[in-house]
Amino acid sequence: MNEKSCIQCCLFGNDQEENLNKKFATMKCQRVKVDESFVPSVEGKAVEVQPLLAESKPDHTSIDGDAWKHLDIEDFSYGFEYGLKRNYGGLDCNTTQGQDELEFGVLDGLLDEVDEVDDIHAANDISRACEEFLLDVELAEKISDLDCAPLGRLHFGDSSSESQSPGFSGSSNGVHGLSESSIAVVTDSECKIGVENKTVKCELNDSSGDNWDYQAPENVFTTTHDLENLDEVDDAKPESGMSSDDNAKKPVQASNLRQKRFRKPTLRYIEEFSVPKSRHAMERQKNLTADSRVISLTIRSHDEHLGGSVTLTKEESLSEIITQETLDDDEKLSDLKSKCINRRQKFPSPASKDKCLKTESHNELNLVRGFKSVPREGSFTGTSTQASFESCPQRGRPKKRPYVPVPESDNEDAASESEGDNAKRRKSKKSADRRKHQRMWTLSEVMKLIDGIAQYGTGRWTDIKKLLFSSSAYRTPVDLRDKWRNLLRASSVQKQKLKQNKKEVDQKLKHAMRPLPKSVICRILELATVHPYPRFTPGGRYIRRKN
DNA sequence: TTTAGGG
DNA sequence: CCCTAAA
Repeated sequence: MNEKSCIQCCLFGNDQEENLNKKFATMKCQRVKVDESFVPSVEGKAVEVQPLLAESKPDHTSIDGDAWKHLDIEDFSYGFEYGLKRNYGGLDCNTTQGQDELEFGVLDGLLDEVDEVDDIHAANDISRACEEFLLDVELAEKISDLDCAPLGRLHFGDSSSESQSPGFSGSSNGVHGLSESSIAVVTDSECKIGVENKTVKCELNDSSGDNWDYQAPENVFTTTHDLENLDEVDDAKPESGMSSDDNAKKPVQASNLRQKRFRKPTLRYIEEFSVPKSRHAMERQKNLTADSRVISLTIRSHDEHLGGSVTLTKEESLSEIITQETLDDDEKLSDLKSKCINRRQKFPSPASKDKCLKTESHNELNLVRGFKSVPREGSFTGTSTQASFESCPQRGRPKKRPYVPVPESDNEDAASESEGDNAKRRKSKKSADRRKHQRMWTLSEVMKLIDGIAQYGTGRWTDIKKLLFSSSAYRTPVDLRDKWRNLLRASSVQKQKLKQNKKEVDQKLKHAMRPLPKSVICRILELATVHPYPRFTPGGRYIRRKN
């Protein structure tokens, strides 16, 4: 809770940045103090943090680890990172490319390592990464005897030490916290020369339980500042949000932000698996980073309910290409869909062999927020941009998700492979268990659903599922219902759109949603009248239609 | 277990 | 998509 609150300070109090940042820094110390009960030097400062915490708490509402609330987490992350950066200005690690490199390298290594514990390469890399990290901090020697604990955690991805992480959803992805804090530590120790060796260690140690996402500033930017303008502001005033003219590092980031935010919407749901590559990643990242226009970002979503987390790593330089190709594919796939219902879209791009594009629901959230409730769900059915796979059903709905992601079997639709993307397949193997359990709805599926509803009406989702989706085990009755719900919304939105014919809205909407075929819309609307979804009588009683 | 409804 | 409540 402490961390969270502290972050909030950074988030909401731009005007008081300095002050807040100071407190932020103090905060870290305080944590250490609390956790390890030494680091006496910060006692005094710790006091002044207290009131701050108190007032900032109300601002932030639920961060409960729900995947649908990514924004909260993002805010949080941002606050953290931003705070640090601003706090230390020129000394910031990101200021120099070298540092940047190291930072990302370490981060990547860490993430990969813990993500794919079985990945030997990753293990090696992380070892090296840690070494470098330590050396770089110039504390290697001093820490040598102390770092056993943190390093051990790193290697084994142990997240047991989350006793001090009450704030975040209790999900146990120590990795995030670790990565994040690693950076933080570097920054910290480099800037505050007086920092005790032990402090570093402690940070690593107990932060490992904190579920702090690391992520590129981009999301942050979007989240924190102009959610509304998401698209427009891109070229206009990319740095407006960073009103606090910071310093050298900002411009670079800002440019990245611009680009990323621009194409963000198109990337959603292009999901893959966590990036197993670690040595490649390192190399790549170095090169790319040297470019200084490239960001490697890792977005992690930890959802305690999902029981799994997904990693996204995307390469800035390639995003453009991939995006475009994706779009093209969308068009092609629309046609192909009729042939291959359950096929998955592959990225023909050679880049995809190394890259893992994956967007999370928060993209959607961003959009929705920006456009004021735009149900783009249904719209996407028309595009069948599906690269998603089933994922760890271990906790969700085991029975209903029979496709236990066994590394080898790439699920039922193995037959429908068109692009013949071996690379992807290879990757899926590695991180099969990291898959996000989401599957795009294809147009044909939507049609089936509509047919089913026309036949059975709403309220009999199980029947519909059994009869029309018997082959697709990944669709549960609930999914069908949800989809229908979304279709209703989507169709109504599109209807309105047609009515109003507002170009402005149209512009935005088209970005947000691929229009469903009109015929489909019509059917949906028709069905909506025939089978009103909330099947309640005027009196409020639920009607279970009997057949 | 299935539906409904909310997040 | 996920979760919970209610039936």
